[in-house]
Amino acid sequence: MPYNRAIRGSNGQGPGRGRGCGASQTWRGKLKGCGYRITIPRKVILEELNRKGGHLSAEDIFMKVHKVYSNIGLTTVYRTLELLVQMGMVSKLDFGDGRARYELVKEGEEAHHHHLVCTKCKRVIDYVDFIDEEVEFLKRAEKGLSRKHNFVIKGHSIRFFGLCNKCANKK
Amino acid sequence: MPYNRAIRGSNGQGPGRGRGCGASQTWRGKLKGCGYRITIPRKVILEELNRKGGHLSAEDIFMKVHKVYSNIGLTTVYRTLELLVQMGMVSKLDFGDGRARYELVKEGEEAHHHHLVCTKCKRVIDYVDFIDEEVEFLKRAEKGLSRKHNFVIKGHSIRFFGLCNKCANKK
DNA sequence: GTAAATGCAAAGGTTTTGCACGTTA
DNA sequence: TAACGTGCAAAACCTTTGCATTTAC
Repeated sequence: MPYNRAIRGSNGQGPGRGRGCGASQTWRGKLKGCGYRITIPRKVILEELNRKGGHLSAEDIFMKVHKVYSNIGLTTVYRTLELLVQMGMVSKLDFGDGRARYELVKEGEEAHHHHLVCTKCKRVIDYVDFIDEEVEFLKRAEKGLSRKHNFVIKGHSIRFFGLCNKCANKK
Repeated sequence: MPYNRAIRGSNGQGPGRGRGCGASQTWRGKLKGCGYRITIPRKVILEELNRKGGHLSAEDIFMKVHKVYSNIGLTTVYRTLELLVQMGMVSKLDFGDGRARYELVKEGEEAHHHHLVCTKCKRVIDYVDFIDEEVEFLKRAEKGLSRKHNFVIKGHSIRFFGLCNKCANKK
């Protein structure tokens, strides 16, 4: 097996290569730190992800990257994304439209955000206006859940569904 | 077109038949109120959904229902579920394992709950232990989001991800 | 040079669609 | 008896896998 490939739905972390091996700040450093190679596909995919306006599907990324590196294959996009997800550099999102979306995990300000999904046009807006209550609520919830259900909480996801500006006005 | 079929990813509500036409308390009444017929597939699928231990995939439901009504087709299960989702009687859930899960929308006590998803074994636990803070937090969040992003909030979903009891102990 | 990474083609799995045949009201 | 609803088979769609080839180190 060329490198860690996750079974669909598994987190597929291989020994010594998953989350936690890439302490560097740069993506190059992170990849190298985990024993992965720096390649053109990885470079251009990360550059695309780094662009503003996230929530791209694998095919979105493939098409955009194809313009600058026409040799790219969709398979590589999937494999690269999966690798980055497992390294914790990318989040795999899902807005209920049957295809996964991906976004770069940012540090600091933008790190913590959730999404508003328009159920009609599928537009997704980042929701960053957090209030202290959320942090407090989540902290308590996690503590309670860990205790009651013996569950080790690793993360959470909050999505709001509704109608965006445009769709709400269209009757 | 026999009846409203949603395009993948659309909510596909037809005129006068979507959410809001089924004021009755019984599923029979709701279907009839929306102009839909009472059929054996719909009956047995709803009975299955009404059973405890939700989060069933279309195929889960198909297999369970098949035992009591062997004539059922998987297509009908999908179409029925889609219909019920659009009528607001069923929630379509997604825990990131590539297949949708469905659960009956309950009224009252059980109405409001979220999920704990084990990222390893995919087990899902209902999380019903709500604290006042959550309600407060969500209320404010929704208000803020509506104003700032001009978004009509219809619902939300909170998921916690982590490791369940068993998986956490398996190192 | 050697193992890792890629690209293509093919397969896999879930969900949707077309259409002729049943069923409900 | 007219629509509505169903079942089957086939298609569509996203994602994964096998394998020969290329590439990074």
